[in-house]
Formats: sequence, structure tokens, C-alpha cells
Amino acid sequence: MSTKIYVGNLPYTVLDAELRDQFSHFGSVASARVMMDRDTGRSKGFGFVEMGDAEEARQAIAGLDGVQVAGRALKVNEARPRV
DNA sequence: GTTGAGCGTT
Repeated sequence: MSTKIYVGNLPYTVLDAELRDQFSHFGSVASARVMMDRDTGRSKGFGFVEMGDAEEARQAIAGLDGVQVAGRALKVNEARPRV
């Protein structure tokens, strides 16, 4: 388990600060960022969050995965290594 | 609308 968390199926209206606020309920958020399309400036519909500890990451995933926000069920799980 | 950037010295 790592502290890297992938958050998908996000509404285009979500902000990195809001993402951080949601995850902060389950632990300390080291970093939270919603990926924005470089060309259009809009959200790509997914983001990444890094928790302060792996256990906090697990709780955040368990607590937020599948939760419906703005009518969309969030997809939360451990992030894949960037390549 | 699904797994991260950028042409820089990260």
C-alpha cells in the first residue's frame, strides 16, 4: 500500500482544494491535485491525492470510493506508478 | 469524459 491515491470519475467542477478537503476527513493530506487539461484549462475528470501515511490512504480510499458526489460515483483507489 | 508535466535542467 502506498500513499498515492487515484481519484477518477470526478465532476469537471471539482477543485484541488475541494479534493483535499474531502480526503482530509480521513487523514492528513500531503498533497492533492486535480489534473487540468493543458489545452482547455478544464478538469480532466480525475486527480491524485497523497496522504501522510499509508494507513490514512487506506481509510480515505475505503471512505470515499464509490461515494456519489454531484451525482457521480467517485472512483478511488491506489494510484499506479507514473510512466 | 478515467491513472499526473514539460521542451525545461524537474
